[in-house]
Amino acid sequence: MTEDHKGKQEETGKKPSLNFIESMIERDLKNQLHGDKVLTRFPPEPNGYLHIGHAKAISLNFGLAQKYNGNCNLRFDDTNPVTEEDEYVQSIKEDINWLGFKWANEFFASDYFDQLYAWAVKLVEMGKAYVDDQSAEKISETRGTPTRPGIESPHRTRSVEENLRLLEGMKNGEFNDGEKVLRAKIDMASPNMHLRDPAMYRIKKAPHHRTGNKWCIYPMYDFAHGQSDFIEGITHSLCTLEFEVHRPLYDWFLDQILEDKNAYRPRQTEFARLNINYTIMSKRKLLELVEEEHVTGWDDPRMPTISGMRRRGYTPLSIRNFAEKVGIAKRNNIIDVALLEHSVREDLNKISQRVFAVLDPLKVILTNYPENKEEEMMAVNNPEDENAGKRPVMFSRELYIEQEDFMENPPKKFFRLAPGGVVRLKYGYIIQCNEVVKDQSGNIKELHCEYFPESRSGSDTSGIKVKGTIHWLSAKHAVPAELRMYDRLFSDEDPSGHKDKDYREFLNPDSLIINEKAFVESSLRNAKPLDHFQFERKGYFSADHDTSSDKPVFNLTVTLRDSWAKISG
RNA sequence: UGUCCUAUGGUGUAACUGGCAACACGUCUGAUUUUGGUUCAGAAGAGUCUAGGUUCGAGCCCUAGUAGGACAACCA
Repeated sequence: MTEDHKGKQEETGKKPSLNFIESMIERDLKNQLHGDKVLTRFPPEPNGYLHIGHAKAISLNFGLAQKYNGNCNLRFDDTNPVTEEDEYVQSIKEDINWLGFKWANEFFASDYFDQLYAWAVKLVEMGKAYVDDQSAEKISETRGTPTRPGIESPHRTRSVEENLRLLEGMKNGEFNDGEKVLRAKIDMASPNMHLRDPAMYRIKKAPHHRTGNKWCIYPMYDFAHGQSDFIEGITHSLCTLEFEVHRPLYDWFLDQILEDKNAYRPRQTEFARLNINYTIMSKRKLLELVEEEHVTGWDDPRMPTISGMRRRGYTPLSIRNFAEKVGIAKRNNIIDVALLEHSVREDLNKISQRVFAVLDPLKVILTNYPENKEEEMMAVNNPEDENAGKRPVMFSRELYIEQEDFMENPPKKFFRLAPGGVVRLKYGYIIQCNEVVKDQSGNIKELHCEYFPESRSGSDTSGIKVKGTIHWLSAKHAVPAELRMYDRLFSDEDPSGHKDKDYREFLNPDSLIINEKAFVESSLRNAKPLDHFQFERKGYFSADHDTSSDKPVFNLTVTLRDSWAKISG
């Protein structure tokens, strides 16, 4: 190594550590397996909304393409018309776009139906596929078990001519659903169940969201995926671990179809899917939550869907950073939600506008403050961003502070307001609590305090020392708002990990608490849906699409870290 | 009574076979702070599932075991 190189390496710090897929790609690039080409693909089935697990796969596939100067295709795996809908393809495209990725081409497996059918005919001609008349149940029975070989179908030895005729008949709608199925002729005794004459085509007399009524037979995933990769020239076909046992079949179909065994072929590589504690990632279960109305829809802010997280106030960057942080490996994992929350806070801290909001109001009357006086206090919009500027916040005689910022009998380490104590109103004055006014039942109704005129923020000559600073709102100027306070949807770390219990049993009854007694700064009347704010000392909130100037509505994205909560329990 | 995959601090990911293991999250100290936020400084926490083997030398290679996961839709 030259001095030059050494210097460069020292400048850039440590060698970047690669995950096993990056190592493979770099090895392939070095061996010029596909020249300098890197082409990946993200292949969602349009039968549901994308979730955070997909975000990991998206970041991987698109990220790899970016890193290695390649491209990534978006390919909808639409081989099962009964579960797939155009609504889903639209939402998927919107979500990927929102995450900030651009696909090189938009394809559909259904684009390849003609070619796939031609290949099926070819396999029949080669004697590698046959039409089976057995029912799905019968085929299932005769498939054997992982430890016991299957039994060959009586139709396995049909002549090529008959198979060809039958396949043609299937395609032409001469048979009903389930009456016939095209099977690959491989090995009923294979220890790999997927090689025991797997189905290639089944009859489904259902309209397809793109091909309409053109077809009544549809290829199975296994007969479509590898060939689709091949057609597009995909170099690295990445999928999750459960497809590992499908890889021999992926390769088998390619082996039959490829003329030149040494020519280009795509290769499947599997990585571990994302799991996060306190959440579920199964599309089927997420669909159930929507259909059974445990949530308000796919974009309910409690859902781990991209659209739900967007509405909750997550940013694209925070999700991409999260996907980066969880890493790529083959080991099953359960990521702590704390990492996700850290990722949003990290981004939101940098970009979000600070505002005052009082979630649980307690009235404070400044007895020595003139009745009709109002002042504009200048508040910093974002201490992390000098260019964010300042804004005026109205101050007056009657204020709201947080209920929890006052305690009649405070513990030792309580730095906020208490009888006879002082506290700084941020950007305002220091006040002292002189009287606690209660109603008949003994509940605290309001606080009578005095303010120190010479303690005004920025020109404080009072010399008074305070231990705490709290936020506040002028009662006269505060705007009532609806705050949707979200908590985790499930109360169990692994809701679907209990054999004897349904995941629904762990739904958290307090996952949404609507706060309608809160007040916010009047500037928030103008908040636009998806705008991000930090309600100082409370948390990050995002305006919901239900928000209006009459009634601002915000979703809690995530609370601020709260070390006081740890101390106070 | 099968095949395949995996096994590193609480969690997740690293470590180009060769300095009793690094980074992030989390946890705990302390400092700063007109957000009990942020930031900063620091600490605790694993001897790399077990047993053998190869080697001068193994978290990395081999064998066996153990544990976890995947596979028996005409789903993807």
